Amino acid sequence: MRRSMTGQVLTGRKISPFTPSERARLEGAIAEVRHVSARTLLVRKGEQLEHSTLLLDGLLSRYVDDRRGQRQFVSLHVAGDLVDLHAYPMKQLDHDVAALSDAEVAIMPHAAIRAITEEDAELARKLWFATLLDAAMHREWIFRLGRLDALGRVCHFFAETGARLQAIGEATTERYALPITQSDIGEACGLTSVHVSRVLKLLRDGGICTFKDGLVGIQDYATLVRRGQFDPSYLYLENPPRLKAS
Amino acid sequence: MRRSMTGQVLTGRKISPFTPSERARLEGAIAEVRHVSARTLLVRKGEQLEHSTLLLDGLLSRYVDDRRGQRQFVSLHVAGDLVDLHAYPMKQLDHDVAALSDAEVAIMPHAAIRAITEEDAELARKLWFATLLDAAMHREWIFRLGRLDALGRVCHFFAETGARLQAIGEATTERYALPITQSDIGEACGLTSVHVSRVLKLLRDGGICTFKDGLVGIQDYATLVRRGQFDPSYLYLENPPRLKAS
DNA sequence: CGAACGTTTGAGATGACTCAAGCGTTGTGG
DNA sequence: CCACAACGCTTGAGTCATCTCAAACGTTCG
Repeated sequence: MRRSMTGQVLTGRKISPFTPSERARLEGAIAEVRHVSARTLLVRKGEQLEHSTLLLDGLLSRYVDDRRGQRQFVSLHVAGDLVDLHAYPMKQLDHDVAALSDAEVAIMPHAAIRAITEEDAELARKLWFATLLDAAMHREWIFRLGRLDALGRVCHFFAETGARLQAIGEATTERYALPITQSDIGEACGLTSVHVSRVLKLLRDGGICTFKDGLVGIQDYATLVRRGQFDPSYLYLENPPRLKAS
Repeated sequence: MRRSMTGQVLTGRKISPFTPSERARLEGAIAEVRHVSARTLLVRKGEQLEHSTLLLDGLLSRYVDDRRGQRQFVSLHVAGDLVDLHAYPMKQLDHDVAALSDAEVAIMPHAAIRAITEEDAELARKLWFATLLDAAMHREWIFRLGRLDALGRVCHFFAETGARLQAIGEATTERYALPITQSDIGEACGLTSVHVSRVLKLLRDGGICTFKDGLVGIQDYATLVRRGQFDPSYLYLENPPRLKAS
């Protein structure tokens, strides 16, 4: 399953795609490839960082815990994502990063990134863009949490995650692997795991989609998208998922 | 009330502060200063943009509307903020930008920004950092919406906004001007205006803080911060607001 | 075999929403 | 200059969504 190095770095975007030589440049910045076990902490909030991480395979999450130990995901990452590139300008992170599944990550020392950005303003701009995609997803999560009900949030979450996995060839509009638990979905959508279970039952009984054993199956994509008010434009995808002409 | 050009660009940050010559450089990128009336739309979602905006005075909001016309703020901007710098790498925005109060904005053409970033990698990195501050605030809003109840959200919102205004010398821990309506607070916090009114009554009766005629008065800062689980570290402030040693 | 975990379901509590009415202020046109 | 509309805020009553607490079940893993 392991994919070749940076062949996949942020594929499928219509803006600022990397050229082959830029990919080679980025690949050259990789100091080490590391295997990470599921449910392992990669970066702790506040830690001083000397490198950033490129996710080669698997699923990572970024989250903050509140005072009572409740967790809120602020993002989820798939293969090809520059997970914590913002640690380069920021030096430290305001959240934790952890593996949801077994994962393969590439370590990119900040010194190497600095060298790249100083020599190649265009590539620097593309890396900047990559962090802005992150911000765009954050905004969509704000919308999801602020304006959608539980069912809508889960629909939006499934639609977004599916679209991102489609962009790297790991999903179809019918199904994709999402090896996480219902509690994780709750932590992403601001819901309790109990309520996620109920929402999933509604989605199942309504013939919209299923989630079982880390596998998402989508029966009625149009309804999923409508209930989640999902519009993929913020992902800046080259080939966004489309509804069939009806 | 009008402050001098870019004298205030992102003041008070402990990371990546601009040097005087960098400020001059940025000021040189300003093509025009424009006055904007309260409740005016500056940028519409999807519009192709040739410039970014620096807010010199006043209050701007960025928001998305859902299908039923419900609005969700994704951020709020104060003087000194580079409001839509991300439009430079992204070309277009996935949200609207509008003035909440009368405002003064400086227009920075993307061509000028491009020139700066190509000639000065260090300044480019600092501009990058500025957009990452935005992302950090987005994450905090995700937390606010996902894990806090209505009272906590409003406390967090008042605490964050106060801290940001303090950084530019427009707030104390006791009071600050926030010329917006209760509906606006609702749109920022994912609540209805009716419920905001009730929450404000609770805060007032509880001796925590008041909000009247666009003026926030804070009587019990410690409780405000605790109820809102506010920790200002994500703002990367040079002089973060502190609780008095107790 | 037992413990831990993820999931399901029920019952009841509660927080936030909707709908509605009323009030004060501001702005505007007759 | 008054009348009225628009707006922002408040409060009440009733509804609904989501949470909490609790029990039970299957699977995995040691």
